[in-house]
Amino acid sequence: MEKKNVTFADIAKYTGFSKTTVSRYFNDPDSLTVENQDKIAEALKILDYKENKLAKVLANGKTEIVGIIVPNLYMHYYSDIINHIISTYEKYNYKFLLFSGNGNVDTERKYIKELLAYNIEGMIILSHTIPSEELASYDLPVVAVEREDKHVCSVKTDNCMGGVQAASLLVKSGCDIVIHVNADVSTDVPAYGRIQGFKEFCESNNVEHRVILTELGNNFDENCREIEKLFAELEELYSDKVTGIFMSNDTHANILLNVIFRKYGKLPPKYKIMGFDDSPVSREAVMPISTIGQQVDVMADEVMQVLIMQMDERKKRRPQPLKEPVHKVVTPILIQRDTAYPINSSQSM
Amino acid sequence: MEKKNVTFADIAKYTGFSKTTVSRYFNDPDSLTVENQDKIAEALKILDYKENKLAKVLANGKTEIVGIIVPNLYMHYYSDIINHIISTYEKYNYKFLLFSGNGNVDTERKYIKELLAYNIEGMIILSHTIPSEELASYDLPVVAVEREDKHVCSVKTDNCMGGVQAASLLVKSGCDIVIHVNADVSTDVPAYGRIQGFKEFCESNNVEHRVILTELGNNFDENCREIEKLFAELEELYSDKVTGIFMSNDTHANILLNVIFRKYGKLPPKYKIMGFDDSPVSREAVMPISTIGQQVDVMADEVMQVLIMQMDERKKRRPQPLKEPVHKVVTPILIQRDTAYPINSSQSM
DNA sequence: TTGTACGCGTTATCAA
DNA sequence: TTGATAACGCGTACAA
Repeated sequence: MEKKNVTFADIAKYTGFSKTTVSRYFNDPDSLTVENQDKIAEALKILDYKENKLAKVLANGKTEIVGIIVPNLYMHYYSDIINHIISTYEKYNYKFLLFSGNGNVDTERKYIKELLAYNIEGMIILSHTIPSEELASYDLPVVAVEREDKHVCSVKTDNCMGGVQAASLLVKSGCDIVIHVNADVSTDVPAYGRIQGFKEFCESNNVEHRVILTELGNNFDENCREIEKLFAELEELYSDKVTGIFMSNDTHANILLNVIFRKYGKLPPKYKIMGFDDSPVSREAVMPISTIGQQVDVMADEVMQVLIMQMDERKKRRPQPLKEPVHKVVTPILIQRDTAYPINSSQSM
Repeated sequence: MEKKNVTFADIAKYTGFSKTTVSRYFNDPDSLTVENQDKIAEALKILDYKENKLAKVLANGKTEIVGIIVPNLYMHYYSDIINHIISTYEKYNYKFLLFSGNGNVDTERKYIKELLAYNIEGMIILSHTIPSEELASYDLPVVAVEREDKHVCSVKTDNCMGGVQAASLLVKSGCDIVIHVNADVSTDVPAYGRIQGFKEFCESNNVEHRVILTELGNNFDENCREIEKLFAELEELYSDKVTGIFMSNDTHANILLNVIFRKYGKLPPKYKIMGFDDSPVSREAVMPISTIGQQVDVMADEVMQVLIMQMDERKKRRPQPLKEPVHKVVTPILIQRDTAYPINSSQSM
């Protein structure tokens, strides 16, 4: 009943060649005469041969599989970049075994162990739970994405420039004071650069500014409450100034926008808002939100290039491990929409 | 330089047992004496053994890998359900090779071929491009999710009930007329049920209703234009009636809400809106949108159960293929928020 | 309870 | 240009 798969042995028997020759047909076709190529090609069709990569892998060690560990796919940023990464299959031919971490270190270690058991050729880590030092110890090509990356290669957005861009647009849109609201992030994660960029731009341009480092809660409802409170405070403090607010992400920017909209029925010219991420909510908001977008497609491609560089090195007879991890930085894109735009430019409504 | 992996042979040599015994340590530990178990356990640690699933698979055929083909991860619905599916790893121990289709049939066929080359045990198909008849022909356990499923097992939401729930809530919230806006979908895709459910509820309850089957465009900007036009028409037609509008998804519902909000600065009591999907935008809107949510977690689990049932059957000595494909239907959840709620209930603002 | 011998389907090595 | 043979690492009859 079990239909056995057709193997090289069957093709060999059918054509009268050896298994070796059949193998060569796939891996170095030009070493056979054209006629013999045709013979084998025909046999493959007639017997309906289907390739078996596992056997191939066992023999030569190349799985063409890359492992990915992502915190979740619920947040748009992650699903977006994963989408781009797995779409590189067309270009680079690597397949992806995907694990969704749950923030638990031991669980994610288990994932890695499992991935190693399948002889994956490399790992892409978007999760933040395992320190890069440990990642490096697995002795496998790794690329960290937008996370702490001291000991491994990485790709990240130029968050500092993002901060500059945001501050700059707010100023151009006529703000007297600009405020950045963010969580009190650790200095070694890329997001910290946003705060730095924001500050540096304001300081070197003598712009009145303020950075508010505060937790806005861990779910949407908490976010709403906290942002409402925050806005109430800001209204009192800066009632006489055109106020630019750079929120840490689009979700928060949108909540702020909604708070204001519910109060005023519109966004008063007194307020300018910037988000970060260019996630769908920034377009879908009552009023399209100006934001900083990561070049997710570029990042995905960089990730694969940095990974492939490492994986290819390992395939050489005398691999030379990298002396220092490579860190790629991708420029973010300023996206002007309706909540902040240069005062003398026309803008859609 | 190449550090060879430790194999059963090494463990065997070290402990003085045979490879077979080492193998048994993993697959049937109780067949060894406790002391010998300990001996091997220790050797494994000392030599730092790492399991090699590929070799195992080549020997016994069980990859514990399931292939997934999804249209994209950009849309929240897909990333959400994929997230839940891959999270079942904890429960069922299957790993997932993920491909993102691009709507091209040949490309997706190539994906399937690749998946088969890795001896995957089953496939989960969310993409709509390949007809179920062809999927069935691959002679591999398959589960289709929320798509045409005539010839393969499937899991889908009870769209009909979703339509009923939406219409019902709109009526309860005081509408004189209820309108359903949807694309002119084919009768064999689950989404068609929504239209049916909506109609049936209205007819059997003598509710004035209308179904508008129209294309709203293929991108956000087109959507906005079309929905704006649509709303203008509806305003003229039903100016004297409390109008309930059930949009085909939350994104469209949100756009409609925004159109209304920009015009009135609020949602006039004259209008009630329902979305579908419970996607993030429905919560993040200026006004939380009432919607119909799919029980994505339940669906993910059902998917795996239906798949595992088929995969387990194949592992038996005398597998009995299913006579008829199994179709699981999951009840949707009515989510009352602020754009439609029973008139005599209190509601948050 | 443990071991021997072979198979899984391919690639690599060496020889012809 | 082609072939024979030995890996790759593990599971599984079958034997002891």
